Amino acid sequence: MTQVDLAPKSCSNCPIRPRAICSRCTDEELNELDKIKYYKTYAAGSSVVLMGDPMTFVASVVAGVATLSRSMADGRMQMVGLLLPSDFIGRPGRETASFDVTAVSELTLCHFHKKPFEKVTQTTSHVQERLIEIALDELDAAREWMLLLGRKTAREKIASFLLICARRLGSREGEGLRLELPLTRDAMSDYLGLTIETVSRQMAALKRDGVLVLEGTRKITIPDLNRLLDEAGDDSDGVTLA
Amino acid sequence: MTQVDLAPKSCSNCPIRPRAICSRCTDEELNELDKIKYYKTYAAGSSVVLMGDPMTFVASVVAGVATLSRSMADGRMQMVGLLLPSDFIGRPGRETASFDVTAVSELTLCHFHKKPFEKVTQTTSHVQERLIEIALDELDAAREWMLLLGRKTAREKIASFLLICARRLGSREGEGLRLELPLTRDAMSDYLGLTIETVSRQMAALKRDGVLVLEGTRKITIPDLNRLLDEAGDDSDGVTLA
DNA sequence: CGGGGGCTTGATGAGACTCAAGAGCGGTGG
DNA sequence: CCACCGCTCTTGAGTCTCATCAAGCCCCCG
Repeated sequence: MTQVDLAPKSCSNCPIRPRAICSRCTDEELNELDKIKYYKTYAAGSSVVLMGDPMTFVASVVAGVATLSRSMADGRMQMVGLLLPSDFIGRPGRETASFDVTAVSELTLCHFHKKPFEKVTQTTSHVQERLIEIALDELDAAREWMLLLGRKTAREKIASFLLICARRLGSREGEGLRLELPLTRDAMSDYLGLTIETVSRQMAALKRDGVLVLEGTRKITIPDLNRLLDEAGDDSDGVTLA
Repeated sequence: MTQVDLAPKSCSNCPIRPRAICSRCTDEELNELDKIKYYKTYAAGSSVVLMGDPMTFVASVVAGVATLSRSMADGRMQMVGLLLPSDFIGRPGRETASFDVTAVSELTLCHFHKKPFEKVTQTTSHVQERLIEIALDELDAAREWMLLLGRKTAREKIASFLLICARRLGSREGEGLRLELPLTRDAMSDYLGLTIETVSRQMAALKRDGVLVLEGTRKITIPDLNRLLDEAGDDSDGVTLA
């Protein structure tokens, strides 16, 4: 539980500027946002909001990992989004949360009070434009995920998940790729619509088949990215590492 | 193949105004949109756009039903959206289509050339606001659907689908509810992440159990909506007919 | 050393898929 | 008018994937 001071003091040294809601803002607009923002840190495992809660803020993930999920009355649950740094939480114009948001690791958020934020979006087209882009990107991602949930096999699901992680978290290692999984096996199963046992078995199978190398349970190396791409079952047209 | 003239001549008598992209527009703004719009009708079964195609337009569904889907190299496919009248197709700021759009019934679209449409959104905050709302609504719907695809049983999937249809297409019939399904069994299976056989069997089971009454294959009556709600497995908090 | 959390492994079974055949129904043409 | 066709849908039998239930392992920490 390393307590690091992740909260930047001002927007000028903010690590997520390039991708965040404020990426296009002028200095002046940033000042506006600066007035209504506040940072807050959540412990790993803690809940940020629960479905049905009144939503008084929107926020950007500054550091750490959070999940967006929905559960059924009998306890079945499905993760519907993975929130990494620069991702946006909340929706202007809605009073209550439609999903649960949970901190998976220690999590730092840059909050904006909702009311004043809505005022800013109405007057600042830079923010509004970026908001549309973010929403549409998430929509594409959600739909891509629907294909995974509806039609892919367990092995393909795991491979697809690893690819997503590789794209956003991986670093080159020789001709392969190295990354640390942001989720436990349990969270992975929630994300992929599987059980933890199936996740474990398929990870073992991919390891056995040489698609990946495990070091502990979280650190993995992918010797051949194209091999993994095949396993994911996607049309491999133009899919590359960012 | 009844060829009806569904295309309104102008926005003033447009059936989808209240929900469409232009719902908040002033008369003046409507005139702007009017200049760049054109209607077009597609035959049932025909393709509107294919994934990867250059997207030169955006559009609203005026009449009929279309589907948004994605398929894998080996033919598996998953529908990721159902487009009913007033729904929006396309995304400003993207060059190529990310999904296939197919007309399921005869379909009339209100098209806007993309370039000029983008110019309008940049200057007309009414359109931009509505676009955000629509995108976020679809995102919510997509995430709801992820729960269905990842965690629900075949029976629950069918019940959930019928509920969605009932909400948007149903009409009261005594104390029950009557509707005509907008999709074939085959399209239903694509939507629900099932096979056509499973859809057929579960429809038969729901009929056998008295949850619904079938008249032919498309016309159904739901005697007791709460019964159907139970079958769908949703938290039934506050779910009502629109 | 004991305990707990996260993970793995094994045995079993259920739910959904696959393959295959046939029923219902509207259209077409002899 | 009826036979035939094509299409959608239904039904049945067998199979397979993944969920469930149940131990047990590994590793860290007290």
